[in-house]
Amino acid sequence: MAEKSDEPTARKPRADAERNRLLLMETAKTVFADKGSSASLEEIARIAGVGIGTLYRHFPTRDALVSAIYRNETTQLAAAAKSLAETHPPVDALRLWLVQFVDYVVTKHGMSEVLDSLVGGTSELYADSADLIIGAVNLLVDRAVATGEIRLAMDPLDILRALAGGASISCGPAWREAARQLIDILIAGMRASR
Amino acid sequence: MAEKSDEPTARKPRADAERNRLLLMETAKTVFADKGSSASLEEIARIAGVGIGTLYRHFPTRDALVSAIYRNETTQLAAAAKSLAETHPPVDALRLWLVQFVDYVVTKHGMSEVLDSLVGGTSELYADSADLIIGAVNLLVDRAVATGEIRLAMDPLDILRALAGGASISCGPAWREAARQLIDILIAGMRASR
DNA sequence: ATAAATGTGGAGGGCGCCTCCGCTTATCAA
DNA sequence: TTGATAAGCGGAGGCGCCCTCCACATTTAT
Repeated sequence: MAEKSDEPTARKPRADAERNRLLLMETAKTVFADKGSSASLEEIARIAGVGIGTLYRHFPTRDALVSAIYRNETTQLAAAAKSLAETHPPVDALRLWLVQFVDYVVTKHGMSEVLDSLVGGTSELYADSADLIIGAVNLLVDRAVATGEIRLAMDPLDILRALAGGASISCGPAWREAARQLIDILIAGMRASR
Repeated sequence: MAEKSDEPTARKPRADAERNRLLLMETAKTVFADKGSSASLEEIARIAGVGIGTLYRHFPTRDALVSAIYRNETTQLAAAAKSLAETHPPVDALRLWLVQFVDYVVTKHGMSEVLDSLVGGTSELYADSADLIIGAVNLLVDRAVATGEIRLAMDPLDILRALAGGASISCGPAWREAARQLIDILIAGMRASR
């Protein structure tokens, strides 16, 4: 039905388009960092020196833009889960990864769109990023549960929601510290005591 | 410096103004419940049948409106802490109150403004509401710490942030359930095990 | 060189925010 | 009762942002 990607009819993607795409992501990244995720898209286009229409062509929604910017980091975070799982005992790995997760979220500042991705709710655009994170946390939790070191009668994702949500309220470095304590309490609470 | 409230020059507040104020709060409450806290203020004014200028006269910012609407419920929540403290053992009281807190937040739907009040950040308007909540949670935590039943090496407020933040991400009844589990884990984690 | 596909830019319609100020209405004093 | 006057009302209007749409420009392939 659809064309295969190596169909002979395929054309090389235009060079200028790719350049603009990168330029927009670069610009958006700094603007978002400066002004939070509610920064005006028109401003981003203006600073990047392209028309607003171009921005919308590449990123049909604000979410698409945000998501594109942070896909790399999300991938890295997911990868970290695997490597931690291989190099640390289950509970330690989980704890360390949760700390990294918080750092990841905190640096995203007010990026509620990214956080919303975790709900797995509406946005198709986030589906794959969300899957990465969900897979990561499930991997770590399952491992610790398998060894009997912790019990968990809830969706691990909800723990991430709490940690991420805290960041959305109390943004900045203060939450890093608080979250660290919180993680310790959670781990302690999840330890199978009997 | 400022006029005393019983200064002879004081005038009776106008009846129509008070009526409009109440009408606006009533309307806003239902509209916010329907459409979340991002509902248009102009729509609220329209539905209430008053001019937009009137809305802004009574509530100079969106926050002021939201805050006014929920002041009652916030007060009740704070009062619940005191009564729970008098009728339940420390840890039970804390757990029950946290559950109530989550319910309170969940029913506020997407009211990030209310949640922000907990940061004690910018908004002077929220200062007193925030103080009520902070006082409530501190009362309950201190009591449980005093009896030695729990230890807590962090600001109790940060626990509220996590619970409230989770609600802001995963809104609705699902979070009620998740939060309940989370509260149990937290309580377990805070119990002084040794 | 030329055709076709692809991408560009910005005008424009819609909406929400908030301010400002001429008009209305309630209160008070005479 | 009747002004006088403080208090309140309302909505037009300026601004900025969102997003769509399409005539025009640029790139690629032939």
